[in-house]
Amino acid sequence: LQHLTSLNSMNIELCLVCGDRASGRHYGAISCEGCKGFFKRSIRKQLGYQCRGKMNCEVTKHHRNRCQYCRLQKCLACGMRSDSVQHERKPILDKKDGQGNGTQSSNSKYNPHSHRKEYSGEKQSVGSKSSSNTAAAYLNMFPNGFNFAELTANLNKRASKLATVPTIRSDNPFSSLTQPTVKNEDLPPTANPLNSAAEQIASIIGLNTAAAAMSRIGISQTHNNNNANNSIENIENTNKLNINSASVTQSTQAPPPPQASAIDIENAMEQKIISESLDLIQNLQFELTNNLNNNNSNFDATIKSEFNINNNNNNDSNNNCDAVNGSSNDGNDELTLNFDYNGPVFGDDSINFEIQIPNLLPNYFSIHYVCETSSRLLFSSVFWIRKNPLFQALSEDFQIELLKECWSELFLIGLSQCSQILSFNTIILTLVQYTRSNILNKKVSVEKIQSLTKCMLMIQEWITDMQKMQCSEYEYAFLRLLCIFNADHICQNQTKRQHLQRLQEMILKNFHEHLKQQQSQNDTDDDYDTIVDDLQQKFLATLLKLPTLRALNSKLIEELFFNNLVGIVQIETVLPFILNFNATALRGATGINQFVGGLQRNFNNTDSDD
Amino acid sequence: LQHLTSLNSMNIELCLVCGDRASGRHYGAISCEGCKGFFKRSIRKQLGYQCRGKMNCEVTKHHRNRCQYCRLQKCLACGMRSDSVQHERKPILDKKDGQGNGTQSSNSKYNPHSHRKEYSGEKQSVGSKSSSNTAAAYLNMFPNGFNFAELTANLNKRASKLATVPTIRSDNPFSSLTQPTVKNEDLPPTANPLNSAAEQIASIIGLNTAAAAMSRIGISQTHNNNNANNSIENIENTNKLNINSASVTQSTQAPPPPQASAIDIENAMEQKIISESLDLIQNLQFELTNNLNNNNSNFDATIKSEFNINNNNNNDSNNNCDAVNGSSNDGNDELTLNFDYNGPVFGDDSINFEIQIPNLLPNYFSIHYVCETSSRLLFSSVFWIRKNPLFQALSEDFQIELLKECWSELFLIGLSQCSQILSFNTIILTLVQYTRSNILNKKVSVEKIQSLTKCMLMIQEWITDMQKMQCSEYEYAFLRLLCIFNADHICQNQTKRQHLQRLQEMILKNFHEHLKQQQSQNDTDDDYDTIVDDLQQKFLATLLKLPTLRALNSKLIEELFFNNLVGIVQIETVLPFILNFNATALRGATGINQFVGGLQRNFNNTDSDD
DNA sequence: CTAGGTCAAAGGTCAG
DNA sequence: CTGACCTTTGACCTA
Repeated sequence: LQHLTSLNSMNIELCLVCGDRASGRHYGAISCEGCKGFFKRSIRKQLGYQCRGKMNCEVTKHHRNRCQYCRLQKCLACGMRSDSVQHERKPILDKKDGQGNGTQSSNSKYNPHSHRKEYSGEKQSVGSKSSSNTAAAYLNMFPNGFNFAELTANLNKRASKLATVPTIRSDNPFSSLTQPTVKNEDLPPTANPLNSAAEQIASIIGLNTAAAAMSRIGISQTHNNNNANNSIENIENTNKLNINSASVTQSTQAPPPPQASAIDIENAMEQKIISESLDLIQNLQFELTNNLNNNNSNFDATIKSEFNINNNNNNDSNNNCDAVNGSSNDGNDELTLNFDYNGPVFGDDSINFEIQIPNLLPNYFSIHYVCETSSRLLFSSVFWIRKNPLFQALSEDFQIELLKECWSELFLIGLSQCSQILSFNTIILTLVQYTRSNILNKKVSVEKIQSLTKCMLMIQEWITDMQKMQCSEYEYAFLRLLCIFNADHICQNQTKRQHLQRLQEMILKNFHEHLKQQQSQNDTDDDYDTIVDDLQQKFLATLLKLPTLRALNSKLIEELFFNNLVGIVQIETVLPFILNFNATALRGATGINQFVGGLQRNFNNTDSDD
Repeated sequence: LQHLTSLNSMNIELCLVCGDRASGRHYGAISCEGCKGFFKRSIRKQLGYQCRGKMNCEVTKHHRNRCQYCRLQKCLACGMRSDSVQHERKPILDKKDGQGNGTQSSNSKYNPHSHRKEYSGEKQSVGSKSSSNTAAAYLNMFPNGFNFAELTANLNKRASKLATVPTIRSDNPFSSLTQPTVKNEDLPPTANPLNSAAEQIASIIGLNTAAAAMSRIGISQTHNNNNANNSIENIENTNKLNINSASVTQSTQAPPPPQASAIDIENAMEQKIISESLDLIQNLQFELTNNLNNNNSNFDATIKSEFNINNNNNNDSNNNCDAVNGSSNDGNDELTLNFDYNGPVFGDDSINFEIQIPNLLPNYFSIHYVCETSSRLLFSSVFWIRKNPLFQALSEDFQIELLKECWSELFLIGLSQCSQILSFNTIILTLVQYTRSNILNKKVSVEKIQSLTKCMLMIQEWITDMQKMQCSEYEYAFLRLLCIFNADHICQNQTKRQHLQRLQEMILKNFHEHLKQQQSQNDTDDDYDTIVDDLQQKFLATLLKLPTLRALNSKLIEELFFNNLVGIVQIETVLPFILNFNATALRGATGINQFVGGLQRNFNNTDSDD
């Protein structure tokens, strides 16, 4: 034991990867000649490897050739950097007179069919059957060879430059108040920014609301020690009246209607106090955030004007986009959907969900494949909901608000629906592997490991379950709608919540009718009730998969599927652009170049489909 | 003649072994491809050959295949060295047989016909009968004036002293492996703890678990692919064929079953790999945690023995509580529920949810009131589910596992159901107020404010929605059951997941029947279909409130409702005790004093019930 | 000192 | 099992 240590530490440097005698530092890591050459070759020819074991093969001097995958992973984990590998220095060899020595390193010449391992259907299922093509325009969204991961990363970089402040919520009643207050020039230069912010906040809270709330609370003290004996009728009355009075008092600040009972008034006032107190806390956090970042520009407005993007959606005339001037919290003017609407919840062609598989081979070990696939899934999900008439009827701000809340759910639903085509197993394996190497490099804290692991586990189990259920396209579509039109995405805006609730009801009714139709199409040989029950049972079980979906933290999803490759991407900041993304605008290539940048070369490819 | 000799000697080298045209120096001797390959194979599989002649067989190009023994002897005689033959470049698939497996690509013909419909039902033998002695004992759980907040805090303090390590998951397959490995005494004292932990982990991954897990993969290829649904007959046939072929090839290990489709096998293997890779990561985090905390005691066992608590639940004899010795991950022996069970999902008296209001006056701004109420709600929720026969049929470890995942959901459901009685408005106001003062005292970071605020907002909106829905006691009960029997609470244990899924189905069916009954009880004046639809619509809407419930982070709930008063309470560590909490044990006051402490005085009050 | 390149001799595959 | 044919490895070399 001891002599081993002395040997190791004394003169001979050992390869970090395999423990063999090192020949120096190569590509960033002390390594032997073997691992050096292996790493070089691996990076040069971009083909990925496959582990036929458990992704944890031993990499030692004697066993390093057992598994190329694990060896490469270890290389990366030990710090070898792929960008340190240079290009081949061979001349381009455009001489017609081939020299006699050209037999070396002729990978393509030797075996044109590349009969490297078949591995069943898992590999090149790029076929992307897409039997029922929706529209050429839709497919044009994904020109062949277009790199969505890079696009996403670029978008995010752009967005970060524009504004580090998260977009200001349109329903924040204090945006008009806070913005002039915390301009940095107004602050005394000597003060610690955090302190001054806190002080300001304290003064605001102390003056404005504490007293007001107190006085109002004083009113209600008499009634509120209710024992269990309140009759149910009273409670019910309270609730119903409560809704009415709340909407009246909140909108116009008028005194409560005289016909309401004392309890009603009290309840309404409590609601009001709660709401305002919460607003105050929110206010606090906005103050702090703004002060820290010292940036008040509105990202939404900027990105729109900068990119000059055509809006695909049919926003009606009432749609006002000035999110900054939120004059009234519960203004009704944002919502324009006609609730007499009784048509279908899907438009033509708006049910099926399609995605083009990246042209990259779905290699094992390619985190690039994961990231490109994820980006495409994200785009596809947004494009899907963008086609929906119910969604189109919302204002753009509302749309973005909803998307920010549920993009990860839509993403996972898409991942589930396309899990076969996209070789989900490959994706999750790659993520696991990547996380493992990060752990070995000690880049990650224990808590992070824990949460990432649990997240991956849950995703895997969830998708496995969904695969077993074999949901139809229609069911997936309904799940999407239910995810996005969820009233709980919105806080403190009863109008929007009610709107969403009605949409939800409509969707549920629609699905109910769909179930009936389906059942009537079935043979009538079987028991009628049984069929109905089975269908409903299945759908109920599907609905019960939604909670887990929502429990999966979107930040973790972001980190797993997007961050690893392209740096710190904040999906929320990218969403507005994706929503407005217009392939034809890109194609037109007017004023987009500065932003799309190097993507153009990839982009002008053939889009041969059908 | 002469030019031939010159050719042989000059340009073309001849194999020293057989005289064939040599392809270079192989294993130390100029040799042909044939002898090279023969020597390699002979050394790899260390089979001995036998000469049927006189040990002097001619080894020439034409006769070299007549006698393997003499050919190998000649190879060695010509200078071929066996240590030049390297290891096979495949991952080790099976360790118990030193022999390599020569079964590569034995049967590429696979059967694409996979039948996915049939779920093989493994039936567990029933071992237990439920004893439902609930009514009086239940109410006794809440003696008047008893302070549950303090009890909770004390429990937590006690638990923290016992173990800071989170309780080890019973289904962690590495608990038995890792625990002896990371005993602190075994570590070299000079090493940095974190470094040595990481090194150990690396070595463990490389050495220990790889082989063990490998063997498991090898084993599970035939039996463990849940997706593939291999029919039993196929497996049996496979085995028989294996035996036959094995006798020929002298290798005793079984090749993969040729009749299952290749895709199925591959899928199953991938699933297995993913699962075990995730295990490895989990293993990492356990290692780190254990090493940091330097504490291996099992909390569950300790608290049970220390408090000597009578177990209220009727755990049957099969219930093994040794969570540490997780021998096999997918062991079926933990589950004993008979799936022929067709009875009601509720026992007698197990529907309604009761809570006693604290005797404290519900003052505004009294965080004590909030905390006492919360503690009672938590106890009530656990007691409620404890009465349920489906829940009682589970092993205690399983029960705790589920509770840890869903206690916050149950808590919020209880809060909603009792929101009128408990004056929810008061509670939320107090919390808001408390959070505000914390902010002003700068005890809280900006991110924390943000998450706490959002949490409070969502809870408030959620409960308001629930109040509007006016769910019956029955519906609340169903919601509870659906929350707790959610397969997604469990990861990596398919047996448990399937169990939970069946329970869920059962619950849904039960509710469906409940709806039917309810509808038949209604007047028949109205349209039949309308009533049914309305009922279902309402229930569907209720179900759609579950995702938000699950999205609410239990850590935040803990912080809001419990932490503020009593310090750092970890509900998870308290849950096992609450589950086993026995009022009569408390009343008996034997050996409990040292733990209940000051609670005794509050405790000896009147308990007038029935 | 560490990029790149070379090529003998390891490895593997799969009709026969 | 054999062996012709092809790929990958890594010790050694140059710049």
